Amino acid sequence: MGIILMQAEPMSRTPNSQKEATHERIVAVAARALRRNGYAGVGVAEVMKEAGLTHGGFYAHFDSREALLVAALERASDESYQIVARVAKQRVGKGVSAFRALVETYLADEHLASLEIGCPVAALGSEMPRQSEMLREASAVRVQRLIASVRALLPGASLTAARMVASTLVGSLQLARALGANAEGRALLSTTRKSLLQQYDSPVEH
Amino acid sequence: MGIILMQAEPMSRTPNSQKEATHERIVAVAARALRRNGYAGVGVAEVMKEAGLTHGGFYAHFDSREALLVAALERASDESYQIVARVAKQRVGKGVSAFRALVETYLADEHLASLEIGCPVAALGSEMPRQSEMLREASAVRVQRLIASVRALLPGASLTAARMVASTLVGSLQLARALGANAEGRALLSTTRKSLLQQYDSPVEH
DNA sequence: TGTACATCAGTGAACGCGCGTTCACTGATGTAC
DNA sequence: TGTACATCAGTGAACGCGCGTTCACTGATGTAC
Repeated sequence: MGIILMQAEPMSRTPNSQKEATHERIVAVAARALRRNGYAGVGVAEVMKEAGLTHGGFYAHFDSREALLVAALERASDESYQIVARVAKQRVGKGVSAFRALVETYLADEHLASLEIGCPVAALGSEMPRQSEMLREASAVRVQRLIASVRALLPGASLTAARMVASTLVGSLQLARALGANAEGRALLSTTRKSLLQQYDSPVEH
Repeated sequence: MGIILMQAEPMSRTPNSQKEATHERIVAVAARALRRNGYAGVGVAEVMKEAGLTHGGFYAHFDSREALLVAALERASDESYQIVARVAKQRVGKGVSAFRALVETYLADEHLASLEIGCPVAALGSEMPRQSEMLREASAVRVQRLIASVRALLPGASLTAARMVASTLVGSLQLARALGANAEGRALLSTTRKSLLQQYDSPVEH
């Protein structure tokens, strides 16, 4: 009876922790690679190598490359929120509005040149409709969360305004990146930050 | 002397027209495939097949797949402008503002499900920074043209407003597509259209 | 405490496949005489 | 008008390469006795 129970739920605590640590490492590497290289640019062999492993072991951790991409998308999303939340908390502590902190973090100049740190919706937006159903569903969830997060930080918290702001954040970051990490790209980011704050950051401008 | 001149510029008028017609066909097919499938989804063999040819002949028309992608991006851009311009002209003739015609055409529900007709900047935005330098330069030009086109149709014609509107158009179309060709996607498009017109279409709301 | 054994995370060679590119060839077209 | 020839757009087989996936194996770890 005790033996049967152990078979029914084998190794659920400590023995898995080594493997789970490796799993986490693979997902973390893939989450960065996904934003840097896009869906098509995430290769099983390259991810495993960057995680310090050989590619053969991959299928002990994931059913397929697809499954890795889903996990990587979720991880990238979580990382991005944590960064925004951390910076926002710091700045709100200094008297800055939460909305201003969001806008200035999301559209920071640092995101112009490096794709792998920022929001995955901005890094992958145009590719999302072309993925498998599994990935499209995961992508839709990420878009909904982005809109909800914006709404939570927005004075008034209107859904319409949150949709507009989320669209503008994603679009402007992409256009700025497409213009390049130069004066043109920075100018677009800068004017977008100002305009968004003028329009929506009520305590300061209104 | 006459012979030398003919060698220096051979077959520049009629004899090329058959080949040029084929060339046009390949570019047109690629322009649709590029928006439908993304940069990575444009295959030489598939494009040639869709153009009614075999893949071997491709290199008589282009130096490389890269060169095709550049031509396809330009073509896609031109097609998109022609569609917007045509619809806008029709609607302006019926008393609608040019800006409203732009917004309602760019964010039409038809663009939700089918990627291959609309604006290439919206269809490819997040992939642009990852391409070769040749393609990045071509992409930057397309983004600049998009902003300039918006500006030309915008009451007041401010550069800042044009940047904001272009970002919002691109971002909202992408988010709507990522949400799916369903009620959610349509709702996002619909509220974006209304908000943009309220904010920027001066004769009606202001 | 020590030995034998089972488990299993990770290794590395191999596979099938699709892709971009090359190249010798074909066959239609147009020109020279 | 007719024949011989040159041109060249397009064909189709072949290439090398990278990728996702599979699988027999290794070697470290932990448990049973």
